Amino acid sequence: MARLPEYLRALHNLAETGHETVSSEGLANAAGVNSAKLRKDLSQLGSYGTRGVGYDVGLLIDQIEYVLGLTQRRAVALVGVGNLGHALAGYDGFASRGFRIAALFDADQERVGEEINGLVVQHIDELPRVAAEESIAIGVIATPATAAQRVADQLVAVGVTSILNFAPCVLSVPEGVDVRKVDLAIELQILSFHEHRKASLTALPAAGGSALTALPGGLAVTESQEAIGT
Amino acid sequence: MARLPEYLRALHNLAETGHETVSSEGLANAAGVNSAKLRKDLSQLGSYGTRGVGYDVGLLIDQIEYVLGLTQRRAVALVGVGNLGHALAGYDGFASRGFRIAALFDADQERVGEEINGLVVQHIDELPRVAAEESIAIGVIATPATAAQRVADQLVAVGVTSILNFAPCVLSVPEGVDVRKVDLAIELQILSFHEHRKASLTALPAAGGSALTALPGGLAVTESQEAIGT
DNA sequence: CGCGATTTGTGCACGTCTTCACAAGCGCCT
DNA sequence: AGGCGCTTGTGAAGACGTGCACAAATCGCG
Repeated sequence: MARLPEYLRALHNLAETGHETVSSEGLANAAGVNSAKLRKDLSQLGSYGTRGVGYDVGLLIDQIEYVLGLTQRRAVALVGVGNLGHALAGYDGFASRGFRIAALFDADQERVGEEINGLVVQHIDELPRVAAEESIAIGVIATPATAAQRVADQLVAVGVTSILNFAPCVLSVPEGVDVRKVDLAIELQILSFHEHRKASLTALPAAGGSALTALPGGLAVTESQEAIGT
Repeated sequence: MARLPEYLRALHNLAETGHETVSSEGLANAAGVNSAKLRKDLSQLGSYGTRGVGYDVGLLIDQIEYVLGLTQRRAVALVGVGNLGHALAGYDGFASRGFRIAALFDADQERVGEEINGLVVQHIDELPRVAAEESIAIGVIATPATAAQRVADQLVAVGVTSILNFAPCVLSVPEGVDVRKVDLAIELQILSFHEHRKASLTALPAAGGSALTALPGGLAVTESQEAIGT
């Protein structure tokens, strides 16, 4: 499930604050989900909480980390060292949560050779050589949209089977390769949509405006989708 | 719907390449979704495509932009000018897609006064004054997790009703305030999960491993969730 | 003017996800 | 040792999203 990482983060928080066990209710609150949903998710894991007590925090962390495949520190290749790529390369949240940025690439010779956070930016053509030296399973694309598909193809060619794409475009990849997309502008647009909806509702509580304002009733949006990641 | 922004991006692409009309099939491909799904989404909009021809690209763009509330250029306040905040402040994808970064804030006096992309970083205590001068509807939080909740409270206090949260923590906000969360590490962990699953499947096609490896059948993950944002 | 090719809009069925509610189990206290 | 309160795990019902398949509508061409 896509919620497991959120549980994991909440569990780490709890562990740091000295909790040894958590109830499903407590963990659900910390992760921002329903307690029944959490219990069902955890039961699918085969994880055993003890009734009347709750879940063992440390044990649960181990289990979730195992299922997520975080027992091995996965090597990540980051392509595109522009504005966003720079930030990603320097983001310590990756290192602290089971990932290691193994190499930085860019197509711009201007940027090749630059050192970021102890890593030297290499030219994208070096990708096959680097991939041969250490197994890279995950690629992060932080290039402009025009370059993204080409980079994706190159990543796939050297055996990368999971891609995190920050470029605003859809990637076509062969079957078996997973792509997740994060588009910052889209996130804002979704918020803007909610803003617009809220404004319409307060301005004209029941009156039908123009044909465009109407939103024929089908567009009722899910209430309070608070704190849901991707 | 959360897919509207994706359609919009695809439509802009099509418009730039000279297309006047699109079939649902064509647009669906460009946006990476099923054509039936796209038609259903668009019909909810009340948008009229013409049968036998397709959709008018320009008209559809206008309609979607209206529904998303992009006819007005919304002012965004960005709080936290660290590694990620820097990148966000410099990201031109915001400006080009209907948003204007109106102000930058940070709690660190060290960073106050710094100029990024033509904007001067102000201290977070200035937030009420700035918010009084121009209406800010959307706030972006790019602070460490420890500061995120406090910042969120401050944003809500000055009337912000939509928050985009990059900090790895859940925010509690009053009803009527929308929060969207983007956690970069979680995205990677989800990919790692798929990697782990793929590796387990190829390594032991039918053999049951340890109790932990078992994944009692219920954990079948959605196949090919390619190119889905958020 | 009529016909065929094409494409939208949608009814229907299916599978998934979510939530409630409750039985089963565990520990603690007396 | 027994009972009581608390918590997990899960069955069932309902909401929701998805995709197929087809009728209705429109355009172009002869």
